[in-house]
Amino acid sequence: MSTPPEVRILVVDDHYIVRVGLVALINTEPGLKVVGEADGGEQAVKLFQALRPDLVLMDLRMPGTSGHEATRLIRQLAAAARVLMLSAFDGDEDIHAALEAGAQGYVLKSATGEDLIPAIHAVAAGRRWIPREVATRLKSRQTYEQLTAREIDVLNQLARGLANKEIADKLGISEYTTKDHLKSILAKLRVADRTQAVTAALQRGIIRLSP
Amino acid sequence: MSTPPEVRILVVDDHYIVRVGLVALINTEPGLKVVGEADGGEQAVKLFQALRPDLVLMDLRMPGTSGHEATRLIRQLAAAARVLMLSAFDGDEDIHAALEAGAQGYVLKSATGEDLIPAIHAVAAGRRWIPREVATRLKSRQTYEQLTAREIDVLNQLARGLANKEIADKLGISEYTTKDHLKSILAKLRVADRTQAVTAALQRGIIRLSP
DNA sequence: GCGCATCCCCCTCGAAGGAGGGATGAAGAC
DNA sequence: GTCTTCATCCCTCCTTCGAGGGGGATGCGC
Repeated sequence: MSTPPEVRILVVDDHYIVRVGLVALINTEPGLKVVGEADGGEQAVKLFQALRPDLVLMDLRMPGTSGHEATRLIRQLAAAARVLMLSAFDGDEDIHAALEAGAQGYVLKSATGEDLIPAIHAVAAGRRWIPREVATRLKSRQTYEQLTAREIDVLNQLARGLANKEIADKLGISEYTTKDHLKSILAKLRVADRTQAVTAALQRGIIRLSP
Repeated sequence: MSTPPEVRILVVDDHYIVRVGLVALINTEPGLKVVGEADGGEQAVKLFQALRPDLVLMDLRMPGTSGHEATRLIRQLAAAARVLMLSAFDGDEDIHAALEAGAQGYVLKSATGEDLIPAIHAVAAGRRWIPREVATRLKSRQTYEQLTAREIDVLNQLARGLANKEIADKLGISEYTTKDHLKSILAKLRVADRTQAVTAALQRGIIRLSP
């Protein structure tokens, strides 16, 4: 009679305290074991190559290489890699980007042990794991159109408070073109003005505030 | 020869995982002990009354009663209460509000055990604990003026993307007065337009995005 | 061919923002 | 008591900017 093999886990989060919590939570669970910890995306990729864990528990928003970039890189190295994304945010765009990058699961940081442990087992076993509330957000996302790369460029400048002319200079286009992009942005996000566009984009996780 | 008495700690954070991390970190340290956990501000006040811990380790941003509200309430109950604020954010306003509410220390969530444990000992012993990078942010804050309550009302409506007339109706004042407040806001935050005002206020932690 | 992203231009009108001018009431200094 | 300060409120004039309505052009992928 053989015991089932342990699930070897790589924990990735930029906050030391969160890593301690995850490790404590996981290592008290029979059948699960943390084999490595990374404090950022670059280190996550390196440790993945060195350790080849059965599952990566990855924070989404980190300074430097983000969680979904790291996930993409890891899945290029090993298409069968299993990634469970962990995030404090439930913005539509965050969730979509995580799954797009190849994560098989998405768990919110407000999760308790009873939420997290089954998610780990499920993803390690090759199944997908999307909590109901997350799935709902993902569906609601489809109700508005996808922004183009250029529109997101403009949006980022908008969030810095630049005027149309300034954005035009920065992006090397004419003010007219900037206004055209802005028109598309307002239409796609279904908002009335630039301020609403910025707050809507921040809430949905399309852009972030630059420090 | 008597051993020094244990420091009894109440841990407050809305994220279960973070609480696990903090408890694991603290309980492995001799002389420190977690005697209670709260997942929000209301529960924190209740548990403080029941447990009378030597120190409260409090998350700043929580849904419902925030960390600084809870701190204020706790210090009304016991002026000698010791609170160490824990925050993921280093916005000037967050730091100032925490100290204003009566916290004796402020530690960032990116802190490691080596950062956190001395902070706990210091605050429990009645000393103040402000990391250098936090103190720097606090000083830079003094370089711009304090907003009035009404200006912050207007700012919150601005962040929702409302026009001056809409803000005026909402707050029950004339559009002219709204524009006056806006002028003060722009001057005090030293920005050129409403969009910059919103992003600046978000970065400094003066306002938050409403979900 | 088509669709789509990107780019450029014109016009119009209302909103935003910058400059003034005041009035009131509460708080604190003297 | 007065005087000052400050937050709050209201108003006018003026200029620029933002936003929405058109019209096109190019290049790319399918």
